[in-house]
This record gives sequence, C-alpha cells and structure tokens, in this order.
Amino acid sequence: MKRDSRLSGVLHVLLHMAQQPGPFTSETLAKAVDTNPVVIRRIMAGLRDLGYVRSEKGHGGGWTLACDLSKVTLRDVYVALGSPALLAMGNRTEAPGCLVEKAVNAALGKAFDDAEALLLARLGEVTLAMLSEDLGRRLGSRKQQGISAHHR
Amino acid sequence: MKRDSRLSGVLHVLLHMAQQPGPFTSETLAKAVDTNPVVIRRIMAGLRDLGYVRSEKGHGGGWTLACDLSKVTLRDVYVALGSPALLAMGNRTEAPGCLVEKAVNAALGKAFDDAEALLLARLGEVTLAMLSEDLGRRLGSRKQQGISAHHR
DNA sequence: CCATCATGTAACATACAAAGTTACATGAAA
DNA sequence: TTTCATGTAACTTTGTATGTTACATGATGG
Repeated sequence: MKRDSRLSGVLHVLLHMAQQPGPFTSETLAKAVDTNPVVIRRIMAGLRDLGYVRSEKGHGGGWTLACDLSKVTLRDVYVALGSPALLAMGNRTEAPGCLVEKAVNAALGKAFDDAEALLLARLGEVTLAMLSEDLGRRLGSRKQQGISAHHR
Repeated sequence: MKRDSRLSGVLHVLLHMAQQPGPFTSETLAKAVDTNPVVIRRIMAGLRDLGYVRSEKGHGGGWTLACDLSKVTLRDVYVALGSPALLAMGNRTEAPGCLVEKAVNAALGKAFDDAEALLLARLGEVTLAMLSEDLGRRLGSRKQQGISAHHR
C-alpha cells in the first residue's frame, strides 16, 4: 500500500516556517521539501481554514504562521489534513451480517482501535513548539540559517 | 489509501474452517468470503508455508487446518501474510540529510513505532482458539451449522 | 490602469498496491 | 485418462496519494 506522507510533509513545511519570519511562497516551500507548489497549497489548505497559518496573494504574499506553536499539537495538524486513515489494514466489511465476520471484526477492531487511539494520543502530546525546539538543538551552533542551508 | 483486508479475510477463512472438519476447496472458501478462489490461494500460501494449514490436490482435496489453534495468534497469521505495512502514514523520506526532516521523522517515527508495537502486541494476545470460542458464543444455540448458513 | 506576482482550484496524468480475473501447468484420485 | 483441485504467472480493475498543467482570482507596484 502506498504510504501517505502528507503529515510528514506539512510538518516539514511548518518547521521551516518556524525558523524564519516569512512570508514564504508555495514555490519556496515546495523546493524545500522537493515537491510541487500545488501540493503545498493542497496540504496547507486545511491549516489555513483552521487559522493555523495565513495566506496572502500578490506581491510579497505567501504563507505565514498564525498560531501559538506551543498550543498546536501534531494531532491538530493531522486533523487539519482531514484526519486521513491511520492504519493500512481494516476489516473486510463494516457492519457484516455474517457472524464469522462479526467475530473477526470484533477481535481485529479492538486491536485496531487501541493502536489508533495510542497513535492519536502520542501525536497529541507533541506541540509544534517542542518540535521546533528539538530542531533548534539539532541545528546546534548553526543557528539562524536559511532554508537552503537546511536542505541538501 | 486503499485498505488492506487480507488479515481480516484470512481470519474469516480460518474461522470457517474451524467450524467444520474439512477439507475445503478454494472455491468453497471463496464463496464464503465473497471473493475469488485465486485470492484464497494467495492469502493461504504463507500459512501453508508455515505449516498452519495444509493443501491437497485432486479429488477430495482442498485446505485443512494443520495447527493447534490455541498456539497460533493473530500476529502469527499476520506474519504469515508477509508482515504487510500496518500504518497508512509514514515519513516522507527515511534517512534524510535535511535536519528539519530528521526532527520531523524523530517525532513522528516514535509515535508510529509505539502504535505499531501496540498493535502487534494486541494481535499477539489473541489466539485462533479464542477467536473460535468467541464465534461459538455468537452462534449460541445454532451450533454445528455449515458455512452456507453462516453467510447471508 | 495594467503588468506582475501569488494563491485557489479544477482537471488530468502518474505511480503504486490490493483485489479480481484469466489461463494454464502440475499432480492426485476415481 | 478424465476429472478435480491446487500453484502460479500475467493481466485487469480499482482506489488513493502525488505530480502537473491550466486558468481564475485577487493584491501590489509601477
């Protein structure tokens, strides 16, 4: 199954934005994560709707952070993406008539639900600020560098 | 992302087999789970290789359970399928050079790993025998019924 | 006013994996 | 030797993320 990397991608973008004041055009951000500007607009749309970022058209326009990074968790970002499926596996049929299927769904469903809940809880424990601080530590003495320097 | 239902499907098949002595042809099993005989052979191949089931060709042939149901867990069945991806999401890039990507991967990777570990642990707690017993309870007074009766 | 820049979005193309299907080889039983 | 069943390769279908093109919308600067 093809892996969904939108959460990973949008976090990368947000971290880049947290390193410098901005605004950033979709094209600049696209180069930083090696993708297409339209893809950036696509994954940022939900964040904009929830007020986590702002977008401006025209000269000097682009994307700007519009939230308190210590108040937004990775889970919030995930939800902003539209809460895509977390698990690659699922029950063959939901609401089956067959009792065998029901027994299988009950056992698997419990395991699946527990794993999803744990994942969401973990994502809810990490704020964008914590992520940004971790990045700061990784950058070490090389602070205040631009996007181009972070990317190979 | 398209949902992988092989684990759900193969468990359904195994439970059906546990209800009656067998052997069962791929065609019979395919009808029970509403799919194609080749799909049955495909998802059963790994189980056969690990000795959980046996297959016989020719007249009177088909699939037979060949293991102690109380010794095989849902995790064992999952592994027999080839341990397909559990999570629908993943990091954009493994082993990135970019420090921003590394920070994102570290945070997400931890959450992902924890969720995967929990899911595998849960699957490891449930044996096929437990699943079969649960099915027995669900069937209630309607014991000893054939496959056709279980399926709508 | 208008040329330029940037987002917003629809529409289409591509890539990939699960699931479904067809075809045929292999081997066992009647 | 005919029939039945698995084993497997090859192909088709389907769903979704991702990539791309095209164009509309709106803001800025001259």
